[in-house]
Amino acid sequence: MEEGSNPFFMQTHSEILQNKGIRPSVQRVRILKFLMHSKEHPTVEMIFNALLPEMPSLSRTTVYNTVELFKEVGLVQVLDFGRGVLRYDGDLSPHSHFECEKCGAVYDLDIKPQEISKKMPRGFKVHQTYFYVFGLCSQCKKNEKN
Amino acid sequence: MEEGSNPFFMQTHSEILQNKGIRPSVQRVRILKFLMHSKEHPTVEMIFNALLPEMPSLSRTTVYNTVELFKEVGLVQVLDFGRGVLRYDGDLSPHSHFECEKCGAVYDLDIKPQEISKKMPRGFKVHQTYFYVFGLCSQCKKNEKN
DNA sequence: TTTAATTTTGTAATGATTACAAATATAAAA
DNA sequence: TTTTATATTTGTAATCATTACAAAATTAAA
Repeated sequence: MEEGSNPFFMQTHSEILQNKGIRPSVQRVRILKFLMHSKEHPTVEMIFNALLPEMPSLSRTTVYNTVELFKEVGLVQVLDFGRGVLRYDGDLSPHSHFECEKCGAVYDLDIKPQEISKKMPRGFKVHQTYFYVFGLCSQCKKNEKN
Repeated sequence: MEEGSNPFFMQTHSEILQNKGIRPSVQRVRILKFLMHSKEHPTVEMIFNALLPEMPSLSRTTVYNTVELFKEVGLVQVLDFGRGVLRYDGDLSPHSHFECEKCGAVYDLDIKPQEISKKMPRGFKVHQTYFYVFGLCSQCKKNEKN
């Protein structure tokens, strides 16, 4: 990560939490670290399974609580691809998402959704914008031809 | 509806179903009719409650089955605003959606999501694109100021 | 320390959706 | 028609992610 694009440059994960007014408990720091380094837009289950080996007492409920807390203070973006499971993205820079309908992988797209939200009806206030693309990733598209 | 914009111009709802290879049962015709005339992007529950008075034997399961069938043959678009309930849109023209975070109403936006999907990684195949905007509708924005 | 407040944890509820099988309705064959 | 086969509808039971809740554990404050 380069300096310019990282709003949290030079801060520890603990400091990031403190700056948001959140007590940096062990669980919260680990979950934040995981979210900020993950590229896979993990679900609660994925976070839970990834951290369980290093913190055997971790509870699924803690992950749910934490992820909800992070959402409220703007430390994660919640993604809903309509699969009945929510995914979480620690990358807060403006971008969009692609989900492969075959393998389920989620890719980042360099498309800024907020730039699209022109043409809003008069008087409306925009808080959030999401742009989702579904299809086949290059690997699955290649495999399909065989 | 003007002729040019309606791909089903001059067809009865029954004929629309037949053209898709679906037997036009009473339930299916009613549900399709409701979906195509509704502007509120109804949930299964809303469809069920709206039709129950005129068809007291209607089952929620039938609505679920039918809506799933319609999705598969492309008679409805499924919308997921991340509220744990799916909404259905019988308007198949390219457009986007706005959900008011206060009152929950869903509005159509005159933004064509597929035009946005440039900049796709090489080799990817796009099947579907969704653009969701969240915020306050003009009424709720007005009320908030008081 | 002792006390108070916060956080974590496990279990139990919730609620939309799906699975499934029996009942009903429709179409095809005789 | 009647009979038979097929498709559809219905109601109930299961599923499963998420939420509610209260007890246990941890941390901070007095």
